[in-house]
Amino acid sequence: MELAKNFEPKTHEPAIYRAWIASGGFAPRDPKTAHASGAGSKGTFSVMIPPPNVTGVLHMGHALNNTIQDIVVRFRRMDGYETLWIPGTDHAGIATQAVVEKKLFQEKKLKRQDMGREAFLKEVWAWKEKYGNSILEQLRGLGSSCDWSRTKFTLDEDMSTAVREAFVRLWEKGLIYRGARLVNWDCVLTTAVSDDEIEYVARKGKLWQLRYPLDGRPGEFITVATTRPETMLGDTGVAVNPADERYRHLIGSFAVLPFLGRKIPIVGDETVESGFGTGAVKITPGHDPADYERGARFKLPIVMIMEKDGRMSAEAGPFAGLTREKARDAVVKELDALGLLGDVVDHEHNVALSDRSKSVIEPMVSEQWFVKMQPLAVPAIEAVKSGRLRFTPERWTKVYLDWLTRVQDWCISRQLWWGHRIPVWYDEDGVPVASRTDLALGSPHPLTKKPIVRQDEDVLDTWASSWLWPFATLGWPAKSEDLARFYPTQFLSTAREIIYLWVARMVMAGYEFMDHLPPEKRCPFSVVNIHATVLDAQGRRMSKSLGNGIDPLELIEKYGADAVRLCLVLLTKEGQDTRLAPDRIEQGFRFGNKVWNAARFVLANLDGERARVSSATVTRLEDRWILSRLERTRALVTKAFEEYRFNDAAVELYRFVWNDFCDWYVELAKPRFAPGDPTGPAARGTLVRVLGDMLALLHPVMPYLTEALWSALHEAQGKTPAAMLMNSAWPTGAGLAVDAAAEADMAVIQDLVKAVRNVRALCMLGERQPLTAFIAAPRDAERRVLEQHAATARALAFLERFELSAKVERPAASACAVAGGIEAFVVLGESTDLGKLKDALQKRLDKVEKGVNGAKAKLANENFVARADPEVVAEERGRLAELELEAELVRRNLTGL
RNA sequence: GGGCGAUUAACUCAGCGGCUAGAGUGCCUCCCUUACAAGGAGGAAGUCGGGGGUUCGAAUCCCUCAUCGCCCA
Repeated sequence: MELAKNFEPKTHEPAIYRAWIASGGFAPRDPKTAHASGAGSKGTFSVMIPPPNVTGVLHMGHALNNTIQDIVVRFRRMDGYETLWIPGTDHAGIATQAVVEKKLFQEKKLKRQDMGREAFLKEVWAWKEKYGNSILEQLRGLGSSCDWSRTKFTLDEDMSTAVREAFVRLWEKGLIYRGARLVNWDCVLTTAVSDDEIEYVARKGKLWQLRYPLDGRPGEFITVATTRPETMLGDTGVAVNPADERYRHLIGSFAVLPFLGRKIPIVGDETVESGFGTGAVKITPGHDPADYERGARFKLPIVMIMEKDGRMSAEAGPFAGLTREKARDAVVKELDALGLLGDVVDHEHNVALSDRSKSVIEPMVSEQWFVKMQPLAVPAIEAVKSGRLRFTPERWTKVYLDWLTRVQDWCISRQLWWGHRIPVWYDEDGVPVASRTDLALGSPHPLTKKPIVRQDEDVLDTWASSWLWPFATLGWPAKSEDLARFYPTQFLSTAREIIYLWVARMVMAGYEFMDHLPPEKRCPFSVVNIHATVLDAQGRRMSKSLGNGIDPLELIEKYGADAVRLCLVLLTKEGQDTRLAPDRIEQGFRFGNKVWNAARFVLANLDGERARVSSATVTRLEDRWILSRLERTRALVTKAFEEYRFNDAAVELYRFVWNDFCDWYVELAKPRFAPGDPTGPAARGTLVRVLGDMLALLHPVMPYLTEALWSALHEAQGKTPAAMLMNSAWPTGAGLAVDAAAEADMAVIQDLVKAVRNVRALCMLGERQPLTAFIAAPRDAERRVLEQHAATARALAFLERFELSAKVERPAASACAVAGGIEAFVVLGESTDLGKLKDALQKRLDKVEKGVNGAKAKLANENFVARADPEVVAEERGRLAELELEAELVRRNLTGL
C-alpha cells in the first residue's frame, strides 16, 4: 500500500478505533483464557475514570486528564499487565436538575413542583439518555482505551444498590445522624449545599454601624458593626471582648433590638476582635456560622428570620415578606430615620456564592442528614502516612492531610429530586429507619412495628455515590470476580480541586466498606496523580462564564487526536500549570507528520525485503550508533512512564525521533540504497528495527498514527502482524545495548559536519555545492575515526574531496572551521566574502576564552581542588585542556584569514 | 487570614548543586536536495524577578522583598 504524503487523522481515526474495539484489547481477557495464554503475566492494572458530570462537554482539563490515563493504561497493557480502565459518568444532582428545570421552564413554562416528582424524573432521564452520553463519545474521539462494556452511571441500578448498602451500613454503625445545623442554603435552588460547592468572591460592600439602645439606660447605646444589616432582625445577643475597656462595664446588661423590642444580652467573648469595626458585634445564631458557634456557647436562642426562598419570615416583624436585598435597604432606611444608624464605610469582604446558581449563600439552620467523618478520616490519614497511598506531585499530600485532620461532618442530604433518594422511612411517630429494601407504606416499622407512613423526601449528595466508585463499578456489594481481580486499583488521575471532595472520600470509603480485605488492600488506589491546570493565554483558568475556554474538540478536529495528546503532554510538566499557546498545538501535528514521513521513507526503501537486524550484521558506525541511541531512549522512556513522568518521556521521544533518527540516521542511510551497495541490507534491517520500536514507544502518546504505521510496516514486509500495536509487547531492548564508543565516534563526525556546514552558511556557499576540504586531526583517536568513516563525513558535509592528515598547512583562499581539536580548511573561490566568517570566529574565540578563564580560575582555587569531588576536578582539567586547544586553533586561524 | 506554586530568550516552557544554561514557536540568512517546504542548513537572541546568605562552586539550597496565580478559611 502506498502511504499518503501526509497523515490524515480524520480518515484513519474512526476505523482504527473500531478495529481496537473489535480486537477486544480494551477489555481485560477472561481470567481463564488469559491465564492459559500467559498474558497478563505481570498482574492486573486497573484505573477508574473520574466520572465526568453527565451534563458536561469535554474541556481541556478532561482532555489532559484522559490523555494521561490512556498513556498509563496503554503503556501497562503493552508492558504485560492485564489492564482495565472503567469509564462512566456521575449524575451531578444539582447541575443536572438545574439544567432540566431551566429547559422545562423555557419550553413549557413548567416548574418541577407543577409536574410532580415522578413526571419530573422521567423528564430528567429522557434528557440524560439524549444528551448525557456525549462526553463519553468525546472521550472515544480522544482515543481513550476504556472498557466500554463496563461503562457505569452513578444512578444505575447496581450503583444504587451500592449506595444503599453503604448508607445502611453507616446507619447501623451509628455514623449517620439527623440534626439541626447551620447549613449553606442556596435560596434559588432551595437546597442545602456542601462547603465544597461554594466559592468565595471578594466584593465591595459596606460596613454599617447600628446603634442599639441599652436597656434601662435611656439615651445610651451600644454600637455594633455589620456587613449584613438586615440580619439584625435575628439578633439574640451582642458580644464584646472582655478585655475591652470601652465595653467591659456593659457585660451582663441588655440591649434592646430596634423594631422588635427584643431584649438581648451583652456577653463577653475573647474571640471578638476589638480592632474590627466598633469592637462590638451583633450575634445572629440563625444566619451566620461564627455567630452560630458563639450563640451555642452562650446558649442564645436561634431566630430564623428568613424563609427557604430568601424572603423575610414572620420573625422579621414589619419586614416580613421582603426579599433579602429589599429588607437590607428597608432596615437601613428605617434605622436612619430612628437615628440609630452610625457611620457607614466602604468595606471589601468575601461573599459566599453557590457554585451552581451563583446566588449568595444564606447560612441557615435546617434539619439535614450528616455523616460523622472523624472515624472515617483516621484510616485515610494513615494510608498516606504508611506510604500505601502516594500523591504525585508529592506536595498535594499536604492538602489532602490538612483537610482530613480538620474534617467536618458531611451534610449528605440535598433538597432535590434527581439523585438517590435517602433510604429512610418513618412511622407515624416520625421514628426513622434505614433499609436496604423499600418499605411499603403501611408495612410495619422494623423496630416500632407501627405502620410506615412516608419515605424521606430528600436525596443524597452526588459524592455519596461517587465516593464508592472504585469498588461499586466492580460490582460491590456483590462479591464479584471483577472486584476480586481489579480492586484495589493502581492509579488515579484527577484535578486538584477534587482532592477532598472526592479523593479523600474514596479513600475513606475504601477502608470503611472493603472490610472483607486485609487493611493493606483496602485503599482504593496506590498512586494519585494531580494533573496540571491548563490556563488560557493570559494565564486565567478556562471557564464557561469567562468564555475563554479552548475547545479540545475543535483542536482534535483540526489536528487529530494524536497531535492534541502529544501537545498536552509536551506542554505540561507534571502538575505544573501551563498556558495553552494555540500555536504550540501545531508542534504535535508537525511531529506526527515527521514520524509519518520517516516511516514512509523506510517503507519506500524496503524493497519488499524481510529485513532483519541482528548484532552480527551491524558493523557500520551509524547503525551501531542509532541502535545505541534507541536503547538509551527505550530505557529512559520506559522508566519515565513507570514513574508517571509523561513530559520527560515525550520530550525524550521527540528528541530521538527528530534529532537522531531523522536528522542523522535517515540521511546516512540514503546513499546505501544505491543498487549493489553491500551495506543496503544492514541499513534496511536497522531502519525496520528502529522504526518498529519507535512506533511502539510512541504508541501510548500517539496511538492512532503509530497503529496506522504499524500495519503499514508489516504490510510492506509482506507480513501480517501478530496483533495490533495496541495489543503488542512493549520493546524490551532485546539485541540492543548502549554502545558508548559508537556514540563518541559519531559525535566526532557530527561536530566536523556541523563545522563545515557553518562555514558554508557563513561564506554563502551553496548548500549542495561540492567542496574540497583539508582536515587536520592531530590526535590519533579522532583521525582514526575520520579515516574509517570518511565516506560518512563526506556525504553529510557534501564534500567532493576530503584530505585528512595530522597536520595541514592552511591552503591559500580557504576558510577554516574548528571543531574541538580538529581543523577543517574549506577551499574557496577567490572572491568569497570572509567577513561573516571572521565575525563568527571572533565570537567563538571570545566564548572559548571565557570558558578557559573560568576553568583556570576554578583550578587555581585551592579549595576547589581540595574539596570538590576528585572526579569533578579531573573533568575540569580535561575540559580546560580541550578549551585551550580549541582557543589556540581558533586564534591561529583568525589571524591567518 | 493560612497554605501552595510561579518568576529562565520576544512568546510558551524544560533544566533544580559542578559541562560554554536548553527546546518548541517567532525572528534573520540561504535552500522546493525524490521521506517530510507541515521540510532542510545556518544564525541572532538570556547580568536565570530584586537583595542577602550557605558552599570550593548557586538558575538550582536557605532567608527576605516584589509581582502574578491557585487552593483553603
